[in-house]
Amino acid sequence: MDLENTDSGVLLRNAGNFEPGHIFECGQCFRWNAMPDGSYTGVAGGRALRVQKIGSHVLFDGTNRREFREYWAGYFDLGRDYGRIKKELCRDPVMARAVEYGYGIRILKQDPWETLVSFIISANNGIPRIKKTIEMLCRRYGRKFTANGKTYYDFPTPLCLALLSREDITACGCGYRAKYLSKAAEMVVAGKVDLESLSEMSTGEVREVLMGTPGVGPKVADCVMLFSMARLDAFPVDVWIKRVMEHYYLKKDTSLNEIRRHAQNRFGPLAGVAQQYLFYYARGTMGQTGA
DNA sequence: TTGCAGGGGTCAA
DNA sequence: TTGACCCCTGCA
Repeated sequence: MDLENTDSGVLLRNAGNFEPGHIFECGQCFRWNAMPDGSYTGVAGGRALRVQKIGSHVLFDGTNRREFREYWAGYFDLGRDYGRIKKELCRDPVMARAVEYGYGIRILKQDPWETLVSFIISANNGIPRIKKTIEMLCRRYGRKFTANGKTYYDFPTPLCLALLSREDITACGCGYRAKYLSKAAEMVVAGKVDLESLSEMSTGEVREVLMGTPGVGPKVADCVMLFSMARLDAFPVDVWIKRVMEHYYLKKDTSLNEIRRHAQNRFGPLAGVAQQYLFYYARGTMGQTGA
């Protein structure tokens, strides 16, 4: 890593395969917001950061070299060679186009608890409302902290959410998902779902554990594994992925399960990365009606 | 202005 | 396998 100190952050020089707009707009996270100058500001792991692409470099504003190495480098998956992944995926002609479109995507390694809650909220929901709900949960129940003179809020802990009344959670705009969040928090606090002890299990086994949590079906489980556990073989199938897979590969109406199996056969251990390129490509190029 | 369909799925029947 | 589900948004 070619790091350089700046006044208030670090500069990653010649950062290949890193485009903030692609990373933060490909559906994997909800707490990063675009600024008027094209940079993104977000909170993760109790820290706030501003990320800005400057030529071929990336500025990480609001951190230092030590914290960057200890936390953000892992968060942004900087240890992985996306050039090699893209080369592998691009042997498929459809993927070649999708990769060209979202060339700067990286899979974030987010906090499992935050990712679980966020994607329970995401079910049958739209992005603006998901972001609004998560922000309200954080503002009301997350730890408050300041950085660079600005106020930020961390994500509420499992215990905090477990102790809240159903009404308090609902008041954040969760709708009927409030009861899922409440139960999920109780299960995590009680140790019935241990998000930190899943690393020894196969992806299929982790999937089963996660799906034992209320509000977590196949899609949400796959999202949690892909976006917080570096399970790159997990392939979440939502309406956009269904659309793009049927249009370019399957050529017919196909069940969600079959789409996932097809993708995992086709892309193998990189299925999840392929999913992100395809999702971003579909969102950017396919209309509401598909094709 | 009001009404209605539809949204990055999951659950229960 | 199918309909209900919170609530916000876009559109007629």
